[in-house]
Amino acid sequence: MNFDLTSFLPYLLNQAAEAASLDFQREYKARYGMLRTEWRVLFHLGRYGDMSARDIVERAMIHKTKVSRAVAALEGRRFLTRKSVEEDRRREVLSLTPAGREAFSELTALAEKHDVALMQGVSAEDAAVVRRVLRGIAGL
Amino acid sequence: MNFDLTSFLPYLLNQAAEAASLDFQREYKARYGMLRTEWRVLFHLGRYGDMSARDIVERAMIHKTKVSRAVAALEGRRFLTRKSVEEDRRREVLSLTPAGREAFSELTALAEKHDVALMQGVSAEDAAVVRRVLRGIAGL
DNA sequence: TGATAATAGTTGAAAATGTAACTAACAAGG
DNA sequence: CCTTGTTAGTTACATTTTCAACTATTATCA
Repeated sequence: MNFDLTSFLPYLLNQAAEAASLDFQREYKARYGMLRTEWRVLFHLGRYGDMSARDIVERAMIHKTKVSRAVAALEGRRFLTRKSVEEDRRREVLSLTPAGREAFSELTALAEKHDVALMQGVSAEDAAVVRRVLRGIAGL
Repeated sequence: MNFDLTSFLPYLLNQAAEAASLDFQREYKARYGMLRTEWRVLFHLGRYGDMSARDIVERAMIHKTKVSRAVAALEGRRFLTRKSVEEDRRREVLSLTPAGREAFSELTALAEKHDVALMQGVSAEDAAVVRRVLRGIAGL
């Protein structure tokens, strides 16, 4: 029997994902008391502009209850505001406040540095292969 | 600003890991009411033979409280038994029962199939690159 | 129109996880 | 031996996540 755990892809992916997130997570947790979902919501708004919770759910593939709670937390920290939409009063458009935008750009800079560090020692070609395959698996 | 979320490696890894685990997770959850840590503990014992909880903690890099609870759950389902070690009565050697071994081989077969499916459409060379890079990131 | 279904988002309870403190057994140095 | 430290494993508690039910609003179509 030759089936090794370290070649089982779901396992490998999980371990790698955990290892890769650890340092960065520590950072946004310590500096902003932020949870992963909160950072992701912040990122989506910062990077792709104002949108509703539903849009974030779809784009980020995060469950709506998680998004709902993340939005509430970010609102509490004054990182974003809501504005209910005229045409459809079920929806609310979310926008980052100046403080939210600042946190976003600080964290983005950190993320970029982090990303480079992770791929140091990996050739550009290999890195490209990895990203392409992962995108495929993730369905992106 | 050109920093895209889908090229940020921790994010990509997490999404891919989640997507990759989903189907398989559904399987062991539905068929055995098993949690991920439980499946991993089962796998370690089935693949690498009897060992103590501490050994699993080290090899699988799972926190000891998770292992402790997984062992208790697997014991409750009669998938493993404990036997305290003569020379060091703090330790207990864990062994799979026949039922545990059967679950192990069924799940392993499933895992193999699953692994192949994930990498279908990816060339053997690319798959090798991915596994190598992921092992590096995961620190394996 | 008006009944039924669908959608955006929230909430509460249950399950799972993480963290820290704990028990019990061994180790080592005086 | 006996104090102090270390290790294996468990337990308690706080935080997060998940799941299902819920409100409010809009869409569908007979």
